[in-house]
Amino acid sequence: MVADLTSRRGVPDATVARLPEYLRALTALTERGVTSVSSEELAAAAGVSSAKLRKDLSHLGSYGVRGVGYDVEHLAYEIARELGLTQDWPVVIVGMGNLGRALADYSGFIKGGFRVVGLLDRDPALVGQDIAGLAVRHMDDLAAVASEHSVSIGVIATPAASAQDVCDALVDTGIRAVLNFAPCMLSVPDGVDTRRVDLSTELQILAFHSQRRMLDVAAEGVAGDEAAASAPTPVGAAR
Amino acid sequence: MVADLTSRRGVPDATVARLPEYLRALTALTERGVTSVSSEELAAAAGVSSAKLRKDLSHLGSYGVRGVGYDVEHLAYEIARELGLTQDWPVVIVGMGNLGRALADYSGFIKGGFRVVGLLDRDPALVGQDIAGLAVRHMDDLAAVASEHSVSIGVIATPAASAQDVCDALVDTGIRAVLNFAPCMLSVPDGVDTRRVDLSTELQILAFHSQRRMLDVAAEGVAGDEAAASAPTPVGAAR
DNA sequence: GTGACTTTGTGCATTTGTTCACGAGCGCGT
DNA sequence: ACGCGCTCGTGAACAAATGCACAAAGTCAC
Ligand SMILES: NC(=O)c1ccc[n+]([C@@H]2O[C@H](COP(=O)([O-])OP(=O)(O)OC[C@H]3O[C@@H](n4cnc5c(N)ncnc54)[C@H](O)[C@@H]3O)[C@@H](O)[C@H]2O)c1
Ligand SMILES: NC(=O)c1ccc[n+]([C@@H]2O[C@H](COP(=O)([O-])OP(=O)(O)OC[C@H]3O[C@@H](n4cnc5c(N)ncnc54)[C@H](O)[C@@H]3O)[C@@H](O)[C@H]2O)c1
Repeated sequence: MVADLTSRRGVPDATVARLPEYLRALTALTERGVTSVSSEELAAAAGVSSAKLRKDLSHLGSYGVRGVGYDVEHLAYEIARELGLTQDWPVVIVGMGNLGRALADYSGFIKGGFRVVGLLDRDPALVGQDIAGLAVRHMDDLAAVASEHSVSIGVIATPAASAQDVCDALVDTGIRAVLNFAPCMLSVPDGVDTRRVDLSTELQILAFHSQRRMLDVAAEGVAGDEAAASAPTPVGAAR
Repeated sequence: MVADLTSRRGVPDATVARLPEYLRALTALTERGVTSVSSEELAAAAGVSSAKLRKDLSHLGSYGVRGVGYDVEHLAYEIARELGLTQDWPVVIVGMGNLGRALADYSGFIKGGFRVVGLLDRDPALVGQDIAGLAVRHMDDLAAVASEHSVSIGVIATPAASAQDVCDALVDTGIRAVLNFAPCMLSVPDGVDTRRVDLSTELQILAFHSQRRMLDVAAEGVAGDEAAASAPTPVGAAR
């Protein structure tokens, strides 16, 4: 009934999180000259099951051809459009330390509409330095930089102690999407979206699984009997 | 009946992914001298709902006191133990480019048992250089470094083109947990766990939400004429 | 000791995500 | 033209995660 209007916003979060991977796989196929791909092949390339892939793609529309598969270029375009990569997303990076510098150099930005238009730091010694072809500006210039390029995404690469302040400043300039590399929570007003990337968190999750594997093996060695089959047959390894 | 034995292993993935954040929040509280905390407070500090927090913690055991809350130090210890942080996790980083250097310098490693014991690259110009107090070794020495320190986690910070080769080499030395910063899928044998961290993916997810917000606002502005709505008449863009 | 008050831990309903299985649509060979 | 084999799209079953609400279990004041 009302669902018709909301058809576009009805893309599940879990699906959105996988779209970038599909897009990357499609790009790789394009570079290898492949023009058509089946859900089975693409799913393998992206590390998911084919059923999941098809369900995901079905949320965007019907871009496949039954009996044939998907046109690589066309599907890539549709996913890019869904993700908003057909438009321009000017980005600023705040904090030009070790990490900020690496991020500024990262060429992966270019792929898909992201354009670094500002590098900021509060350290006077860094201001004016040239990094990846861009002059570092002082934090005080944030508002100027932001309005000059109508920046839409902010990246925080400062220590955790400064992250909330920096975030507040970004939000004040009208930025509504923040990617945070500092190991801390950010509180933001409604309508602002933040994501965090944290090395330490990832390592801890890996450690948990490693430990569990070790305990399982130990238990299995003692128990012995329960090892018989049970046949859960997990396919993918990464998780 | 079987559930008793597996009760410890039965920690849901979604819960595991949040434990590091709880631990971080608890550490912050300890530093501020707080010794006791309620689920409400801790949940706020970690950015989740208190019900979710309690359910998560209940999977580890009953470490709270009704009417009072949780003992900060004790809970932190229990979470750390569950994550395996009470033991040592020697780590190697492969690829000492911009990113690898930043990672090697990152002090967040130290927190919780992670110890960088090896920095590796295949570029002879880098081998022997001192980074963060460690001498860069050549890739050929990987097996030696790994067995010398019984390395359990490998971090890949090389370009995507080399990532699979590096991963294979890591797995060959017996490493069963890999953190991959290169923008590509890794295929690994069963029993090996991989996670990927990708800036570009995160930006794309942010872009999606930003775009949706913009479309929603636009749609809301036009709204009021819900009458004509039915399915086959999309407003702006094709579908 | 008792009762009022606080906060945990958890059963249950709801929502969200995944897997399965199969019908529908397409290209191709004959 | 027409069936045949292939692969998409999808509804229905299943599983996981979340949110809700409250009884159980503790503290504290007196
Ligand atoms: N280095 C890594 O590999 C890594 C990995 C994961 C997370 N992190 C996190 O990323 C952040 C940056 O790490 P880093 O190694 O680059 O640190 P760093 O100390 O080398 O650099 C921090 C930079 O931020 C600037 N800065 C500090 N406060 C500021 C403010 N209020 N406004 C503007 N600029 C400010 C400083 O001048 C400095 O240049 C830290 O929070 C760290 O925990 C780093
Ligand atoms: N720089 C970033 O901010 C950033 C962010 C996200 C992802 N990434 C990804 O991380 C990776 C590293 O980025 P970077 O900017 O540090 O690149 P870089 O080119 O500066 O460094 C790569 C290093 O890896 C080494 N290397 C290459 N092949 C190797 C092999 N087979 N064995 C051992 N060492 C090898 C090279 O000698 C070089 O020192 C890339 O895949 C990049 O896409 C980088």
